[in-house]
Amino acid sequence: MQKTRQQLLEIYEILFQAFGPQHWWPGQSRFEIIVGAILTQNTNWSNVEKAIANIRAAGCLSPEKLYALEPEALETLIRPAGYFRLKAKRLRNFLQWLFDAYQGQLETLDEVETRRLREELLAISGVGPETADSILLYALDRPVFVVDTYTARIAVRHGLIEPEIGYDQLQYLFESALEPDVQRFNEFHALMVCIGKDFCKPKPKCAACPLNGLPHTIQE
DNA sequence: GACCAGGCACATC
DNA sequence: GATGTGCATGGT
Repeated sequence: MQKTRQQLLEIYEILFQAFGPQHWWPGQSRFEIIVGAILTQNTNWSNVEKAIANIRAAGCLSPEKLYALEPEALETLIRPAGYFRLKAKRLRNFLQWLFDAYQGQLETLDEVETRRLREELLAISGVGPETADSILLYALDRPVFVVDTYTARIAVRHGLIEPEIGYDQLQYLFESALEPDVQRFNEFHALMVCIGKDFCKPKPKCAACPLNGLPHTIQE
């Protein structure tokens, strides 16, 4: 455990030195962050930006306005983000939960305990672990570590975990080794994505990866 | 043209 | 429980 902690802190320091603060999550409001979290599922962020710009231009970047849209109109706005029919449903599923359980008020979520909130988010069709945790960390400031495909690849390639480990176990690895620190978790995940985009493709492309200097890097 | 992107649900075995 | 498949646009 202590060894894992040291490895993780070492990785964090190298990434932070290499790339600097990432200023995540890009978004001007909690609601925009949540919309982005759903739209970015398996999708390049630049496509998500186009979709969010469409929603903003339509004056619909609030729970009330977005929920009031006809489903087809919502699909049209988010089309650039890909999977637009699916994601329109997922956004509406989230909004239905928000209005049914919390009167459409995001502030009300501040009263809810993190574990229970996570369970409720996961019960929404279209909100899986990464989306739920992104919402909790980046929109609701809860100390939850967000795991994604890059995090898993990096952890495997640096000998921290076995390839077959699941989301919850990988999250536990980080959360049990590090202090629950919203700002640190924020920056760590953002840095993982940053390095992942350039160096952690499915087919490894790691020649110039800043993490290569680590003694425990596994060559593929 | 192939590959990839800040996943998730569902069917099938 | 593991594995495969559909979902879709846009950049490299």
